[in-house]
Amino acid sequence: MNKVQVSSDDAVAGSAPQTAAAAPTVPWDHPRFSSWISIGQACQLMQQSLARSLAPLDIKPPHLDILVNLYRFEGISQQALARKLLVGRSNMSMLLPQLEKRGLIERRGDEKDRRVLRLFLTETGRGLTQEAMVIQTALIEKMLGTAPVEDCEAVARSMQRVIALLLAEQAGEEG
Amino acid sequence: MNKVQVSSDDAVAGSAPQTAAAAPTVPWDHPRFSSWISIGQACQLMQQSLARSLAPLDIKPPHLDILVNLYRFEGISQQALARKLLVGRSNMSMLLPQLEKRGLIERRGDEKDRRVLRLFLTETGRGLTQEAMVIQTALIEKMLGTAPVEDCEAVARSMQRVIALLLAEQAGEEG
DNA sequence: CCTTTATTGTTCAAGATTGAACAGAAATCG
DNA sequence: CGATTTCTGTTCAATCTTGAACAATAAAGG
Repeated sequence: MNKVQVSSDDAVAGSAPQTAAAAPTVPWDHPRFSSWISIGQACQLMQQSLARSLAPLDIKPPHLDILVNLYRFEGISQQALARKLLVGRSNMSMLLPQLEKRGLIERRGDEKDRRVLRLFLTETGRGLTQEAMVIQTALIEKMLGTAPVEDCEAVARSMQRVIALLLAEQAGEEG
Repeated sequence: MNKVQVSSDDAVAGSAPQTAAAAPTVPWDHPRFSSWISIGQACQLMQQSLARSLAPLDIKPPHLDILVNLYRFEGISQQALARKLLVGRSNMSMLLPQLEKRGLIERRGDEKDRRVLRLFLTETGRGLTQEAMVIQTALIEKMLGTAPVEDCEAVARSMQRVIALLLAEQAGEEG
């Protein structure tokens, strides 16, 4: 009723290209390589699942990222927000007006530096953000709930180190 | 010479919105929540870094994903490939002709089922794929090299479980 | 056999994301 | 002070990705 039968898919896994010389470091043997692939796929699926869970609230993951950061860092500037989210400034310039039109956020010019716009949640925005965070937290809990907390924390530390390395590399490249 | 001074950024972290009632499950306290955020950010940065590293070969991460899977699963169909990569079929229909025009892959119709196109790497494509895999593996090694292998494998198992859960959920939704 | 249902790959319009170019405001420095 | 440089946010065109609608083919069921 709801399941697919295999129709000449997947039925090909016969010949691997191990014809010629000394197998040039096939990444499949590499222990950390396949680990990373798994992490990437899990992230991709989580993103998709989160998007579906968020649909009833009519927001998407990028919007949630913004809202959550405003919830936490009241009065942050667009530039700083973009850096936190690891996206371009132009992205903020496209997304924020949408949220502002929906009455979820507010943008006020800084008086001391008239270049920057400071961002705030409205009451409506704060309420919606809380609803969304409940959904997001529930999803994460559902997926990682059975993994020991200390394992999660160990992973987090590893990732923080990776993040630091990559940010340093990124900063170094444009110097 | 190459570093930014803070100019009224970040200097705002004064007032947290803990005005009213009982702090509605703020995700920052949640141990697994922040772990997942770190994972997501690391993935995002890795993707960006990989894109930069791959630029000399004139391919992008999505292309590499395709090439690597063709390297491994010769003769796979477009549909099966899309499923492996967790993207839509239309995505393959847009990307694959590009790679074909560049002479990196080849598409041959299946004789038994004239709907499906089977995908193969050309010699050029195989060579380029190997070059790209070296780059990707080096990046992963550079970032995860200091983490113990058994930790990586533990993480991989966790992620595999998450992937399985999410795929099941996804499959269940459209039934 | 013929009708109905599924599956494969394509097309197209919509939305998201980016980088470059830009204008206004601030900081630097001679 | 005036000139130059840096920083903020915006705009715009280019690119990526997706879902819906579609044509061709295959499978299922009477």
